[in-house]
Amino acid sequence: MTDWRDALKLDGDGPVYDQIRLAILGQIRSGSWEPGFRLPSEAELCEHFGIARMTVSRALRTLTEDGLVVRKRRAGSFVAQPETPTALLKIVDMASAIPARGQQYGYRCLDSQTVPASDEVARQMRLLPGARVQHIRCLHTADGDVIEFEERWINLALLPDAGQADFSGEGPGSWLLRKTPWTEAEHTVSAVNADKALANCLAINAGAACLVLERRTFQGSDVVTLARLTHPGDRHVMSERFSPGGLRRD
Amino acid sequence: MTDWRDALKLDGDGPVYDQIRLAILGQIRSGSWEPGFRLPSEAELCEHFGIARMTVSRALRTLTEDGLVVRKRRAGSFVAQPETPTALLKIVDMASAIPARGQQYGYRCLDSQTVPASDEVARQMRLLPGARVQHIRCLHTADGDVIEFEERWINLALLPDAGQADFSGEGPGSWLLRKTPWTEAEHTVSAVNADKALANCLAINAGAACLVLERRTFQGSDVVTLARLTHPGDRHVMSERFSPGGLRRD
DNA sequence: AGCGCGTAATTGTCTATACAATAAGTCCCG
DNA sequence: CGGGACTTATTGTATAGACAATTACGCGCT
Repeated sequence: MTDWRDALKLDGDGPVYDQIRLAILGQIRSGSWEPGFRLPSEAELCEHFGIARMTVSRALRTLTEDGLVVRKRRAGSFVAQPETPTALLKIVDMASAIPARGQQYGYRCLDSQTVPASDEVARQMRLLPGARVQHIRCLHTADGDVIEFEERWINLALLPDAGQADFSGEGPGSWLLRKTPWTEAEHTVSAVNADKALANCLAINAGAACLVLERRTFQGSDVVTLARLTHPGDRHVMSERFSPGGLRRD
Repeated sequence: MTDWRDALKLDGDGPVYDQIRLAILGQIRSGSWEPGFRLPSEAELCEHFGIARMTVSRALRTLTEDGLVVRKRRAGSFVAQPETPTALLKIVDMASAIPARGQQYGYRCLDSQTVPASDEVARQMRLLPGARVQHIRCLHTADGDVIEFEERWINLALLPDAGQADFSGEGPGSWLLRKTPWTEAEHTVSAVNADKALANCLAINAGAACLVLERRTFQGSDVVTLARLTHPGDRHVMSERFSPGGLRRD
């Protein structure tokens, strides 16, 4: 019951509310406090750190605004269930996006192999060429139409489990979402003409325009995974909605 | 000196700090308080509303976190200069994005006409078909290469000035940024094969894959402008970087 | 066992006050 | 006129205390 007391320490640098925020953030980022974990109450934190409740409250409120913590009166504060964050990203997680649009989701794994990283992949994943990565290729369908061809590389140094994982029934996207936390991601979107192999996979004509979304997911400065998601240009779009300065409410 | 006192009112609904936030937000959104305007100090607001400073402080801190206000000790609080918000959007404003990459920016207006909205445009802009819109087509270049073909429609009911504006030297993007505030925007990205006319504009082969970004900009529920930005797929990509839950710091 | 109800734990908001940090303005002196 | 030292307006952080709102939980009754 008091194990968190050993882990939570202030580093004596910067405002107190921020030190507390960082201390808690550390527990969440490291995975020690998993989604659903109940944080110590404000009163307990006040007593532990010897500070006023408003200060603790501010730290927790900030974490809540960042979506890392959910709070409920009388019940307590809990580590939030991770959510797919931005509109663009939501489209990426096909397994949940397609049912949300009322279509029938389908998935098929083409192959999954442990291979040495090519120069190109090594560069993008910030690995040495030849480092071992898990390479997966699979298809996502909506109402029977192929809507995404996914090519995925997973850093085995960070996630050795991926070598043994079975991707025949579950896409690497959801598998990773379950397995590992991430701190940052990067999207790059571009357009290419389909070559013959790709055209075959997506059931389109060779040369047709395709929308390519590449996504790198980071843990700190390490790349956990690289995904290249290719969509038939005429059959798929991605959108996002936002406000100036990232306003949340109205 | 006391004109703001007449404008700032609480609506008696919800937490006080939020009512204050909304009252100030209203002034900024409506344009009464322009970028650079100096807000009343915390002390003045306390006195005006008859509340504690912590409460005012919280309202202002929230606005600061949303990027609408900048605060400086001893100097005061000011309405922030608007900034292009997301990474994706930054790429859109070619006039500022290209110099930032160290390339030579070029712009050429092809034509600018007042026309009745086509059914398709009317639908996207939430107008009645035939409503008058300003239609502009222009090109953006980097180091001499055409990097974007811009097709733009401006709602003349909201911005009658656009009919007289001179777009031969300034792109509609920067003109709009100067002229009008916006409350929300929406991006849709897709891929198409270039037809002959487009291929000609962009100096690429017919059939080459192009990346198309469509952007609708809103004032409340009205569409101010619709932009269709087409880029050669092999010559341009867009990227963004983000964190889970939109975390700001580390 | 199930149901209703009061209790209390926990978060949410607000106040009043205090001191620290920053930096714009002012004044004095050379 | 310039530059350095002092003053002070303004924000930033923190405290201690108070009350409100929500609701999980346990207890007692049937």
